[in-house]
Order: sequence, then structure tokens, then C-alpha cells
Amino acid sequence: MAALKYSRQRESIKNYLCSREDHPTADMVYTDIRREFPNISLGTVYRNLSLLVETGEIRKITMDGADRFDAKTTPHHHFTCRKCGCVLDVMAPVENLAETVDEAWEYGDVEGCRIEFYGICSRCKKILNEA
Amino acid sequence: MAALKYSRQRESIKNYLCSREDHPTADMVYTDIRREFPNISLGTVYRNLSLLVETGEIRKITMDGADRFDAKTTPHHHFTCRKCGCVLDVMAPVENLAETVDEAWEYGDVEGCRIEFYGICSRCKKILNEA
DNA sequence: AGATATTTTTGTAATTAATATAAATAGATA
DNA sequence: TATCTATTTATATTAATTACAAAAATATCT
Repeated sequence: MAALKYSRQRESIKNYLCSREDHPTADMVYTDIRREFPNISLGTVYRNLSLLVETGEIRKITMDGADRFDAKTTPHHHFTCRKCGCVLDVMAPVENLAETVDEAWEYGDVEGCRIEFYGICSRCKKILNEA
Repeated sequence: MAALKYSRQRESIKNYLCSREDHPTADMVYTDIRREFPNISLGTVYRNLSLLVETGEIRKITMDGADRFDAKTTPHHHFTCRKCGCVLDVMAPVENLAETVDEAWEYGDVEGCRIEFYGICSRCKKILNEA
């Protein structure tokens, strides 16, 4: 496996992701990073996002539509608003769920789990109530 | 909203899904259903899968790669093998997780959640141990 | 620093998954 | 049967992502 070589683009992508709380898509990263690197290619963004996921520096969130990326490394889950589609962090105490299921379930070794909550975010709820 | 009209293709897609335990993708459904309807269009498969999801007769499982579909309506979750990619059912007692989080989390109304477990399935584990 | 080796980027093309559309067909209703 | 409306088919299109080759950037060695 070839050694990972430094690149300014990758560093910038990482920093950009760390500065955001809203789990951007590859395309959002591309749009914003272009201010610093006007010639950056979308392929470069995808490639570096994949690399960062591989090294464990960021996480990929797969859901309806485009994948999203998250630089928060502390264990947590996500909430998606079914109205506006925003994605918020959920720091819920669900630590040992995978472990519990691993003990009870006999068709394989459960190593972890992803939990995606859904519903209505506060902002959409407010708008609905006002209408 | 227009009334739903019977179609042989939709019935066949539903029956096919009910006969399987492995959560096929739209393309797998298309390939197999062609034996009965050689001229069926992939668009028809997608459209009917969406309709069946809307009526609640089947569920859509969004994950890495193509969406998968599941005719089992009893509440359960899924396990994906990170080696072979197979998807298995997990009948785990996680009933009130969404409810619990809804009470503790203040940025919106949590209506439900999807849980995706991952790890190594028994079959892949066996193969790895033999090698 | 200069030369060399290897990775990364860029620009573009290709692929995959899914949706859209319009004419033809099938199902429902009177 | 006649008519109305939904569905299918065939095809085109969009969206998300990956692949590739030449050029540029980074790391290593002397």
C-alpha cells in the first residue's frame, strides 16, 4: 500500500470539514473549496474524501440522495429532517447496542452500528405551527 | 391523488419480493421478473417499488451502493457484511430507542429510526478461519 | 540544490443508479 | 362496448460517483 503524500488540497478539505457542523456533500465541499483552489477538480474532492474516510479522520454518512461527510470523530448518530433534509448530530447514549445485539444474534459478528433518526427539526416544526 | 389501479407487473413484483429473504436491488428484481414479463421496463420496476414503499407494503433500505427492498413488514433492522455485502435481518429488541431519544433530544421531534448493523457474516467468518 | 521516483491533481470521459417523458396499452366504470 | 384514467414501454436525461492519462506537486537521495 503506497505511502500517503501530503497535499494542500487534502489539508484544505479536512480543515473545511472541521469548520462545519452541517455534514456537507461532496458537491458542497467542491463548491466552497473552489474559493481557495479555483481549479480543483471534483474528482480530487471525492478522492480525498475517500482517503480521509479510510484513515478514519472523517466519516461518511450514507443516506437518501448524496453521501455526506462529517469530521466529528467522537461517537454519535444523526437525525434527518424529513421536511428540509437537514442533518443534525445526536449525542445519544446508545453505546452498547451493537455489543448487546452481537451477543444475542447468531448469524455473524456484529462490530458496530449506524443509527439514523428521522422526524421534524425544530425550525420546520415552528414554520408548520405558524402556517 | 389518483386512485391506484391494479397491474399484473406490480403484483408480480410484490410476490417476487415476498418470496425472497435477501433484500434485492431494483436491478435484481428487474433481471428476475423478466422471466415472467420479458418486455418489462426498468422504469416500471422502479416506479412500482416506489409505489409499494408509499403504500407501506414494502420497505426501502438505503445503504452504500444501490437501494434494496424488503417485503417483511414486521419491525426489524438489518445487518450488512462488510466482506461479501450480504444483508440479513436482525430481529432485535430496540423498540423504544426513537422514543427515548425523542424525550432526551431537544432539536426536533424524533419520529423513528433506522439501525444498520455491520460486521462479518457467519459464512465469511468461516472462510476467513479456514484460510 | 539538482535529479529522480512516486503520488497527487487536473480535465475529461465513462459508469451507475435513478428519474422523466410521451406514445401505446391495460384496467376500471358506466 | 365505449370511455376515462392509470400503467407500461422505450427512450432520454439527470445525478452521483468513479476511472484514466498527462501534467504538477511532493518526497527522497546524492
